[in-house]
Order: sequence, then structure tokens, then C-alpha cells
Amino acid sequence: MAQVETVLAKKLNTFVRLSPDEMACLASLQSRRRSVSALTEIVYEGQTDHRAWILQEGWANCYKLVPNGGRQIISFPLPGDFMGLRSVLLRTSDHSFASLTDAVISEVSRQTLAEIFRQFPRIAIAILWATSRDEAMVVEHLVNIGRRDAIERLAHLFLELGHRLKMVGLATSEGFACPLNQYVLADALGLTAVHVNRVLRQLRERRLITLTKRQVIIQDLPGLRALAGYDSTYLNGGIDGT
Amino acid sequence: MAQVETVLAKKLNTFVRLSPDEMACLASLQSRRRSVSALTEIVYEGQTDHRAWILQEGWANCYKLVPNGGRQIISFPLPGDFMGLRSVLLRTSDHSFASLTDAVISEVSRQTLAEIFRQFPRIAIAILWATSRDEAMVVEHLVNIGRRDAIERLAHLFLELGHRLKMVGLATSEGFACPLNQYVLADALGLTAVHVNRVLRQLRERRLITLTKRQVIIQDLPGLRALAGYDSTYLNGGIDGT
DNA sequence: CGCTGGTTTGAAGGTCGTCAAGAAGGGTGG
DNA sequence: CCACCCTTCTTGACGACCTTCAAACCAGCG
Repeated sequence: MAQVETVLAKKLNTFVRLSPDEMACLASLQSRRRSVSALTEIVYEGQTDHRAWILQEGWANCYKLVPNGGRQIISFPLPGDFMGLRSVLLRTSDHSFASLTDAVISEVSRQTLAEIFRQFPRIAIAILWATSRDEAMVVEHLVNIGRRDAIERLAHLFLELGHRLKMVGLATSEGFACPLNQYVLADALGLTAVHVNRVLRQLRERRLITLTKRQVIIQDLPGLRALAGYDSTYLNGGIDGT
Repeated sequence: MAQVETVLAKKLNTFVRLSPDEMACLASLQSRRRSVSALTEIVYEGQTDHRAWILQEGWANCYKLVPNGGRQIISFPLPGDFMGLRSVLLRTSDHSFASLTDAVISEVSRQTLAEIFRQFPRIAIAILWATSRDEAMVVEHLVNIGRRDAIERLAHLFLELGHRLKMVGLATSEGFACPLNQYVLADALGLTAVHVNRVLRQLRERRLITLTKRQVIIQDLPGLRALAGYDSTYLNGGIDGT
């Protein structure tokens, strides 16, 4: 098997240095690829399947609908992230995953996962780290919505997305491609689309960050960090990394 | 060892029916008890210890401080709940746990946990279920703050607390003892104490629920559920249970 | 070229925060 | 036993942030 560094491997490499064997294992884990178009449900609330997915290309979102008609976006899975790993072990999933763009995903069955965990314990550790990071992101998201105002929330979200995309080679310090529209941003941040629009304008006018044509352009990284009170330790578990 | 049903066993019993052996194992797991007074830090942000705790008596809270001086409460561990289980496996903890009242806790080391998992796989499953439920609660908390207004948030929080306390025999359908003051409620719900006060009055005037003298009195359970859009499936993983 | 999804902007109003101060309770010490 | 704390609760006034409603605009696409 050709020595390809998958997005997952790239991400896990920031936590543990993987051997060629382990990289190959990860590559084979992700060999069963499948394309889905934008806005496809991948894991739905109440599902009892013991399957999970790895997002290979494109963006997705994990959300929960509330009875009054609203939607709260919990997280944005990016390439290299797992989706629905919780439902592999037990429980029916209590939230849904859907693609936001055209995407490529690969299936992970309970069996293959168990097999890999037996053969490659270091990969198991690395995946545990990744899921632990995912939980930390949900917690930080909670803090973001609970204790920051609109402009800080947006700044924080963009900083986190930039950081994560950088890990898998999809962002630079200058910016990144971002398919999120203002409705999606609103549903993620507990705001309305109209207000997101106004706040984006503020960020633009203050020359901090600009979102145009599905492209985020970071103009003042230190300024953004200061504004959002951004501390990225929750993303790398205390191990430095911008 | 006397056949005591610990709070933890009571909670896990709602998920899997435990055998006497397993109950005894859980009892011994929690034998190293320790008292702490109110407002004691149990797990602090940045801690690298490989220890976790089980809350036996009293209330605690898990929170994160933000640079601008605020505090966001992530969750309220109740008797029978784990605290800091994440930091047992890996990562430094990225949030803190502290007691809210005088409390009794018991330490769980990585070794004993590993030992139990080896000997009693069904307990392992049950504990996995419990941590999975904890994550689901954080997600629901996120939805609560992101997509509900103040009165709905409070109603939802009280319904969840009542449900969880009932599992360990500390609540009835009529109400429960609740040591949370309005500042704590505010920090949990992304509000201010002043506004919490006003909203509590509304709940009282609408004869839905009353909080007086550290005591929650539920006056209209169906009304509360309707108001909050409360769906408890996230607490029991699809397995019925009020 | 008209449709559709997304962005932008204005006006008006409501929820919630801020500031401030008083009341109510519980504990402590004189 | 009362005076004097302290913490917590309560209420009012005012303003800011954010929502709601509405409409115009723009770009891509069939």
C-alpha cells in the first residue's frame, strides 16, 4: 500500500508520532470511501446502527432540533474527524450529522475498530485523544455561547476553525475556505442570521477578519485572539501548537 | 461485605441490571471515602493527575473560567456521578470541578478502574454508558443556552435535575432539595443573577415551579415540560424511564 | 431572463444586562 | 437576646444587545 498520509493520520500525528505501520493501518481503515452530496443526513437522531464515519473531504455539521422549530449546531466535523463514534459503542445517537457541502466519507464498523484497537494500541490511544478533544470542543462551544457576546463568539469560532483546518493542511495564517453561510453561523452561535450579518460587518470594519465568497481572510490574528479571549489549549491537550 | 446499594449502583441499575457480585464490586470501589467542605476544588484546570472521583453526597459543579472574568458552569455532578474521569485516561483536564455544598467523595485510581474493567466487563459497559450520558447532558445544555430563552432554560434545568435526582432517590415528582443560589443558576444558564431572579418569579406566578429555602417545589410538571420543550431521552439513551 | 438562495440594511421593539439600593434571612459575638 | 454582620434575594430604572419584520439587492444558474 502506497504511503499516503490521510487527513486522519495528519491530525493524529499532532498528538502521537505514528509509525509507517500505523499510518498504513489508518489508510486501510479509510479505504471504503463514499461520496455524498451536500445536505445529506449521515447519522440521524435515534439511529441504532453500530457504525461510525470518518469525514474525508468537505464540511459537515452535528446538530439537534428543538421542539419550537429551532436548530442548534453542536459542532462542525472537518476532514479527519469522526462522526457518530458514540453510537458505535452503545446508545442510540441523540443528535444528527449531515454534510454541509459535497463530501467524501468512509465507514467504520464496530468490528474493524475493535480489530485495530487490538492490533495497534497506540492508534487506540490516539483516537481516544481525538474523541476527548471533540468533547473539549463542545465544552468550549458551551462557554462561547454562554459567556461571550456576538462579536466574540464569531471571532472565537473562526479562530477554532482555522486552528483545526491548519492541522489537516486546509488553512494558513492568512485564512481558509469556509462554506458556512450566515444562517448556519447563526444556528451554531445561538444568534440570528441578521445579527450575524451585522457582526460580520463590524469584524470587517475593524479589520480583524473578512468572510467573502466562502473565503475567510484573517487580517489581524493577535487582535482576534485578544477580542475572543482565545486560548487554544483545549484543542491540543496542553501540548503547545499554535 | 454488606449488600449496600450505593448511589452509583442505583444509577447504573437504570441501565443494566447488576448482579450481587457486581454491586459488591461497586461498593468496594467506593469504599475510600473522604469529606470535603463546600467550595473545595476537587479537580483543577491543567491537572495531570490520573485520578477521578465519585461524588457520594452533596452537590458539585464543573466549570470553566473565561479571560474577561466570567464563569460558565458546564454541569452539576450529583451523587453517583463521576468527576474528572476524562483526565484518568489522558490529557490534562481542561475544566475544573468544585463542591458546592459539604460533600463526600471517593477516589478512583486508574489501576482500580482498569482492574474492575477486566474483571467485570458489564460494569465497564455501564460506566461507559454513564459517561456517554454525561456527554449527552453537555450537548443538551448547549442546546438549552443556544436556543431557548431564559424561562425555558430554567424550566429545562430544573426538569433535568429532578430527573437525575430521582434516579438516585433524592427527588420525587413533588420536588427536591436544591442548594443552588441565583448566582450559580445564572452562571450555568448564561444569564445574570438579577434576571434569574425575575424569571424565577415568573415561574412562581405562573404556578409552575417554586424555589424557596433551598427547596424546589414542582407545581405543574406537564406545564413545565411543555414550556421547556423537555424530552428526556438524552438521559436514558432511548430506554423509556419518565 | 427570471428564479432562488444568500447577503445587506432599516426601523421598531423585547429580552436581558447593568447599576443601584433596599429587604430578608442566618450566623456570630457582645 | 439583641445588634451587627454577611450572604442572598428582590425590585426599579435605564440602556444595550439582539430579534423581528420587512424589503431591497446581488450573484449564480437553469
